[in-house]
Amino acid sequence: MKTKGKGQNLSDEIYNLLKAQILNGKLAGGEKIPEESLAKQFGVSRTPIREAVRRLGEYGLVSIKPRCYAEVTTISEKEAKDIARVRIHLECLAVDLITPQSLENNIRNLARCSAECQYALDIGDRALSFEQDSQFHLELIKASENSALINLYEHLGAKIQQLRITQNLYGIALKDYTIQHEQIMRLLREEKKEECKVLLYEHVMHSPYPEGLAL
Amino acid sequence: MKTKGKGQNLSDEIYNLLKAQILNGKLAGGEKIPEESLAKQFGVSRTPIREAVRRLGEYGLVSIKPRCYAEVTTISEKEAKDIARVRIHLECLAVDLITPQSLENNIRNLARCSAECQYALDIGDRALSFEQDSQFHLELIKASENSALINLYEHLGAKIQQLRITQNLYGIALKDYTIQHEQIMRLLREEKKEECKVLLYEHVMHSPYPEGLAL
DNA sequence: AACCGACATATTGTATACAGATTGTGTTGT
DNA sequence: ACAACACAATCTGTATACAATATGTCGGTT
Repeated sequence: MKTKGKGQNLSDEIYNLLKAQILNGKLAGGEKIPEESLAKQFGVSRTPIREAVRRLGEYGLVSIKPRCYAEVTTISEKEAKDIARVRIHLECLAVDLITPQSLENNIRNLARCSAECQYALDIGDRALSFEQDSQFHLELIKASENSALINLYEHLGAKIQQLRITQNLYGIALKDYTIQHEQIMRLLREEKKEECKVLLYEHVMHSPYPEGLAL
Repeated sequence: MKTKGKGQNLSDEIYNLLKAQILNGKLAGGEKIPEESLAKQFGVSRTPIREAVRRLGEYGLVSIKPRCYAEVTTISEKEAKDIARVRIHLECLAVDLITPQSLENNIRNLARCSAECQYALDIGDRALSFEQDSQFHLELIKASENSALINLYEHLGAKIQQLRITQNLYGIALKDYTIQHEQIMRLLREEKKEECKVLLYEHVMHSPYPEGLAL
């Protein structure tokens, strides 16, 4: 379920293209999005553009000022922290919700993402390894088999990825990623939920788990 | 346009109207939403209708089958449980995030909602009391002052309210609502977070807190 | 009678035209 | 020189027309 260029209709296509451009930084935060120029750029009419931009607006990737303009949402320092806090909390909920059965159903996907993340690291493709890591966390959420949780996380997911661009998270060390992914899966299998959550925190936040923080 | 303007543009108006109709049950789950007939009904063109329906789709209140039709989303039994589980988890996160300072900033709103909920009960307006209770919980989330959490909860909020309609929650006892609201506020002031979460659980789920459930 | 396919109908998807609003600029008056 | 107003340019909001696609019906075939 990657960003596919082709959708069933133009709106979807444009939506995916714009989303991809925002998420990989080609469209930077604060950039204005005039409908007509985009329409010309993509060779379609304003209608599909408009729908795509509105959808992105509902997603929070675009801020729409009625009758004025739309622009790529900029994420403030505080919002970044807020998002991270909610993110870790949702992932911990997923850990709580995962049962041996649901883990069984989804472990293959988790393992695949972990492997592909490792592969990306091996060939030195940092962007791809980030993407695969994102996918790993999404699969973790999916393993909860809670549709509401999956839905909400997908909303956050886009912003998390946007954060990885705007903040310069590309500088951080990735070498432990695979080890941590494998550990997370092991702790899930052993149903050591609390340990798993702590490890998740450190994996996501790139910092040691602070005592006393509720997960 | 036949109805008086509430939003800045027709799309917003239609969006609010449709949302309200779904949330108060006038538009039942599974009902189809043909754009043109709605357009005639509201006396506008298809364009604002379309935008509104798309927004509701992004919100999860409407399911859109491309090139076929859109219909009001039906919530399955399992989804209802999923939503409730995530809901209580988010509210508990809010409790954790609330600081004496943020509580100070928001306690007035909480108290107001509690009072208006009580008032609605006094005059026997169950629908209004439900609405004020919903508002109370939203204000609780807002007291966390975490924008990401507030955003996500607003997405869930609509579905929660839709649930209150589809499931016949109107039958449950409401007499303890105000007492519980007041207790929740007291526990927040006293920073007894764990007690507060347990009470929240029982208030939201209308059932005793099961030992061992992670909040 | 059941099944299959073609046509008719209805509904969505897209383009385009027009109206209304906002922003910026230039002119005018003091 | 500065402020205020007016106007022009630009963009969004809405309506409408047209194209593409799904659904339903009817007739024919087996």
